Amino acid sequence: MRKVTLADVAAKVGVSAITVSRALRSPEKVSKTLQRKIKKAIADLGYVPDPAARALASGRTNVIGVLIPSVTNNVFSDVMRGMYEAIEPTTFDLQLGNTRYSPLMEEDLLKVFLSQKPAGLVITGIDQSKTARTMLQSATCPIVQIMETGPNPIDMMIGFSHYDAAAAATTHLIDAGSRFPAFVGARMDPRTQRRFAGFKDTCERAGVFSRERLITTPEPSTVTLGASLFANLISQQPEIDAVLCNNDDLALGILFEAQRRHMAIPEELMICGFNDLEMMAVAEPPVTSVRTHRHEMGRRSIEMLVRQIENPDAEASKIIDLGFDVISRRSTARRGPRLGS
Amino acid sequence: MRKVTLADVAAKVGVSAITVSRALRSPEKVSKTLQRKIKKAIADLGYVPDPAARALASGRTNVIGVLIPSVTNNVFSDVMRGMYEAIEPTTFDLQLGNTRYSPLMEEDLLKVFLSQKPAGLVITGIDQSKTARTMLQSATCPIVQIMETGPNPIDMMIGFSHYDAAAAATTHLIDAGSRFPAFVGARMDPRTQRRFAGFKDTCERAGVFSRERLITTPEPSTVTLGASLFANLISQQPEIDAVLCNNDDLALGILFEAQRRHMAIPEELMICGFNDLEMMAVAEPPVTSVRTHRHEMGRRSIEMLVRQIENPDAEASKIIDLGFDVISRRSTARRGPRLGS
DNA sequence: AACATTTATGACAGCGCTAACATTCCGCTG
DNA sequence: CAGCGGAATGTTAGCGCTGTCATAAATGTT
Repeated sequence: MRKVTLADVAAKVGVSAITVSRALRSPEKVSKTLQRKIKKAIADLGYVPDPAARALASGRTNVIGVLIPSVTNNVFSDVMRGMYEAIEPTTFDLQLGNTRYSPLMEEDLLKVFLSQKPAGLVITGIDQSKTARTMLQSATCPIVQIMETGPNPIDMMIGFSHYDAAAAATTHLIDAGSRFPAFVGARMDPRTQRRFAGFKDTCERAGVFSRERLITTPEPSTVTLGASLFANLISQQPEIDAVLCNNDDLALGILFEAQRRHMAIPEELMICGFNDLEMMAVAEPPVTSVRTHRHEMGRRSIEMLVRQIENPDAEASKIIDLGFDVISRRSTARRGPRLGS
Repeated sequence: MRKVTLADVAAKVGVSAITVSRALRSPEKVSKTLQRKIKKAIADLGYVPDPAARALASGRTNVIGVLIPSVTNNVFSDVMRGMYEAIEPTTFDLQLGNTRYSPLMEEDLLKVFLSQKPAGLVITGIDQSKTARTMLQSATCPIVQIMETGPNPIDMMIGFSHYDAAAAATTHLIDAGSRFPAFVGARMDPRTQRRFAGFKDTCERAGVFSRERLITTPEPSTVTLGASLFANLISQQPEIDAVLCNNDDLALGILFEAQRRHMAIPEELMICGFNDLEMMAVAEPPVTSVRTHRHEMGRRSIEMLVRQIENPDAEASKIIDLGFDVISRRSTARRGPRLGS
C-alpha cells in the first residue's frame, strides 16, 4: 500500500494530474462535473496532499508562523486561543515559535521560519533586533506585530499602548486616594518597562513617586512570586497604600499575602492588576485590573494576515490600536485620601 | 538576489551538492577539511536549507506533531512547557494541533499530521476513535500517548492513573473527617470521568456517596465557573462538608465563593483541587491538591520520542507511570469527624 | 460564416534536496 | 605487486506537486 498521489487520483478519474491539482487549488477553473468526479476519487482513494511537495513546487506554504516570547504565560494563551479560533475556518496552519524573551532566539527562529516560505508571520512586540528587522523587511509575506502599537511598523500592527494603560491605572489609584503607590514588576521585558514608565511619569506628575516603592525581578511572574515580592516590599515600606502590578499573577499573590497579614483591602491597601485575567473578577474581594483585548488581538492578527494574503492590494487599515479599559473593582474602591494623612 | 541553494554552496567549495548535503546530515562521512570549508561557505553565503525539499526528497521531516485538546488549559501549558524544553536541544520542531476535546477534530488533524510524515507524534489520552487508532497503528513513526496510562498502548505511553489519583484524594478527605463529600466537575472528558469514578467508588466503599452531592457541566472550567457551581450546589445541599474538584480553577473559585459566604475553611468546608497548580500553595488558606507531574510528562514524552527516533531498536521502557501525590494543605486540615455529626 | 474571445484541459519542466548505487583513491595484506 | 577493503566523493534519478505555456472546445460578434 504505497502512498496515494495526485497521479493516482488523476488516473482513476481519467484526467491529468494538473487538473486534479487545479480542482483542489482553484476549483473555479474546473468544470462542475469534473470537480464532483475528482472529489469522489479523492475520497475513495483516501488521497491526502503532500505539503512538502506543494511547498517545493509552488514556492510557498500555507503556514503562518507565530513568534511569541512564552507559551506558558496566561496572557499569551489567550492570544493564542484567539489565533487558533481565527485560523480554524481557513486553510492555513499555525506554527508556533517560542522566543523565551530572547532577541537572539527570535533571530534564529525567524531564520528557520523564513526558510519555510511562510504565508504570513506574527511577531510579538516592537523591539526586534536590527538583524531581525532587516530579515523581516526583506520578507515577501505579510507580517503583523502584536501586543503593542508604536512608530515604524514593519508591515501591520495590532495592540495597545502599555504606557497609556499603566498611566491610566495609576491615575485611577491616585484618584482613589493613594499617596504612597508602589509598583511590583517581574520579568522586565520591554512592554513591562513601558508600563513602569507610565506609572512613574504619572506618579511624578502627582508628586507621589518614590523609587523606594518599586520592586522588580527578572524572574517570570507567578502568584507565589507576587506574594514574596510584596512581603519584602511592605516590610521595607509599610506606608504603601496601593500597588500597581505588572500583571494579574502578581496581583493575586499580593492579595493572598495581604489576607495572610490581615490587611484590609481596599482600606489599608489597594491592589490593581494588569490584563484582567478571568479570575480577578471572582476573587474576594474582586480585584481591579487593566483589561487588555488579548483574545481579540490574536483573532484579528490572523484575520489581518489572511486578508492580506488572499487579497494583497485591498485597502485595509494596517495599524490597529485596540485600547484597554481600567476595570474598577472593590480592591481599589476607596474614596478620598486615607484618614490621618 | 536569488535563493541560495545547496548547489551554490557546492560550487563555491568546488565539490558536488551531495557532499554538502552529507556535511550537514551525516558529518562523519565527510573529511574534516571539507567540513570546515563547507561550514565556512555556508556561513559566507547565508545558506539555509529548504525543509520542504528535504522532506520531499527524504520522505521524512524533523517535525514532531503534538495533539492536545486545549491550548488554553493551564494543565496543558505546563505539559507544553516541558515539551518545548525537551525539544530545544534537539534538531526537531514541534507542531501543535488543538483537538478541542473532539474525537472528530483529532482524526482530521491526525490525517494532516501524518501526511507530513512526522518524525514522531504525541497524542493526548487513551480514548482515540477507532479510525484514529487504525491510522496511528499503521503510522511508521514512534508515538507517545500522554496524560494517562492504561491497557493497549499504541506504542509508548506516559502518564498516571486518574482513577487512582481521585480515589486517593477522596480517601484523604474521608480520613480528614468528611461525611458529606461533594464532587464538582467541568468539561467531563474521559479523564475527568475516570476521576469521578475514583471518587464515587471510594465514597461508596466508605458509605458516604450521594448523587445529590455531584455537580458537573460540559463547559470548560474556569475560576468563575467554580464559584457559581459551588453556589448552586451548597444552596441545594447545605450539609456538604468537603469538595473534591475536577481541577484547581474550580477549587480556587470555590475558595473565593466560600470566603464570600464567610464559611470557615477547613472547619466548615474542606476543599481539594486537582493538578496542584502553582497558586494553590500560596492561596489563603493554602489549598490541598493532587500534584501531577505535568512538566515532567511533557519533557519525557519528547525525550522518549527522540530516543526512539534516533535509536529505533534500543531497549527502552515504553510505558511510564509517573504517579501523583496528594499534597495536603490547610484547606483539608481537619481532624476527626465534624462536631455534632 | 469567419474570426475573436473565453473556458477547460493537457504537456512539460523543474522546485531543492537526498537515496542508491558507482567511482576513485588510499593503504594494506600476503 | 596484484588484489582487496574501506573511506571519501560523485552521478543519476526522482520525491509529488505546480508554473507556464500550449491546445482544444465552447461561446460570442459582426
